Order: sequence, then structure tokens, then C-alpha cells
Amino acid sequence: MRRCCDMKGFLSFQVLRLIGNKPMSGEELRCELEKRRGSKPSPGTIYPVLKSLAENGWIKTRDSGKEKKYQLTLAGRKELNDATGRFISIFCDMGEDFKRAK
Amino acid sequence: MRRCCDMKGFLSFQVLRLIGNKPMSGEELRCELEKRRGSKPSPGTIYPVLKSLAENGWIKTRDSGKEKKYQLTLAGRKELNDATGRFISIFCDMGEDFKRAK
DNA sequence: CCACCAATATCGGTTATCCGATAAGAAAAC
DNA sequence: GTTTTCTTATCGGATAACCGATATTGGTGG
Repeated sequence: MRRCCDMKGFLSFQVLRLIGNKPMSGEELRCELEKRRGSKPSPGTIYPVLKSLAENGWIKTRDSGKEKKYQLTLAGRKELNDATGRFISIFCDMGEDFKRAK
Repeated sequence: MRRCCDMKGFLSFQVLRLIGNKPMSGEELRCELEKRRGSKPSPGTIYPVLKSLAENGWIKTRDSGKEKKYQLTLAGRKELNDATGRFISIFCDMGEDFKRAK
């Protein structure tokens, strides 16, 4: 199975994290991402990412009324853990910065 | 002035961080990066990054014998701080993961 | 039913990141 | 002075992240 984000770009990883926290719709994701990045990813950005994550078997959709909620699969949960590990390993020396930012 | 890594790819940012910690040669950088990423960036990767950082005025070279040491400029120090801020803002919810990783 | 509207999806194209292969430079070994 | 070796540098190309514009879908209100 291919690896999620070889850490080349953050979006897939971030989406995985957000969804892992709580199932969300595409629009909710866009809003959450805007808070963090400053700019809201366009629909043409977020939906291909979701599609790709789904094709990898890491997320699935649950229709809840009008919106469509995306949530992690079991494999997605595992992939998120792995990816977080890789991320920490790459940025291991940023712990202090995060602490300082409280 | 253009911004270092809009957070699209980590290499420039990482290099800036490493050099900010201690002036390093290209080869030292490659070794340090290998420790964190698992794979060593090729010369064809690292030197263009260094060139680009230099062109932006964020690093300068200091010849010290046989190797060439790269170090931050004042503007580079500022850019590193800014970039770190952006990074933290994007990944604000990863503080716990870093703590857990001790 | 029909017109709207928000959410989802697709497409083409731009840009940047990264790599492999290869060259150039400079010190050291001989 | 020539060869070796290590570091630095360049070039072309592949990949993928991202965006703007545009369609499509499915409830909702009239």
C-alpha cells in the first residue's frame, strides 16, 4: 500500500488528523483548515484529497442528511498513527517551539 | 520579499532550522537530514535548496578551509522565526503528540 | 413540480519539490 | 604534476500539491 504523504505537502496529513479527531464534511474541513493556514483551500483542492484518501482505503463516507461526513477507516487510523510518527521523527527538534507556543 | 516555504514541502524550512542551530556544510546537512527522514537527500536536492535560500538572502557562505559552511543572515533569522510561527499555527494541535514523544 | 442553493466533484494547468546523473572545483595523496 | 577523493554545483525530468473554473448532485422552499 502506498504511503500517505511522504511528507511532501501537508494537506492529506492534516485532513487525516482532523477527520481522526471527529468525522467532518468537506466544508467543515475547509473552515478548520482556514483557521490554521490563514487561507481556505479551494473545493478543487480539498475534494481530490478526500478522493485520494478514500481510494487508499483510509477514509469512508457516511451520508448524514444533506452533508456527507468523512471518517477514518481502521486502516486510516493506523496510517494516521504511522504518519504522525514519521512527522515527529522529522521534526523532533521542534518540541520546544511547541511548548513555548503553549 | 518572497516567503520561504509556504509550507509546501519541508526541506527549505528544515535546512533553515538546522543552519540556525549551527552553521553547517552541505554534507553535514545531508547527514543530519538522513537521521530525521530516514533517507539522505541527494546532492541534486540539497544544493539547489541552499542556492535558493542564498538568493533570498537568508543564508550566506563562509569558507572555512576545505568545506563551505552555510549560516543564517539576519534576514534569515527573522524568516526562520516567522516560518516557525506559521508552522506552529498550522500544526497547533500536534503539541500533545510531541509531548508524548518526549 | 421547479427553481434555487449549498455541498460535492471533476478538469486542466501551474508551480514547486525532489531526484538521478553528471560536471566542476579544490584540497590531499602519491 | 598527476591522480584521487570529497564537496559543491548544475541540468533535465518526474511527481504531486494546489488552485480556479466549471459541472453535478441532492435537499429545500416556493
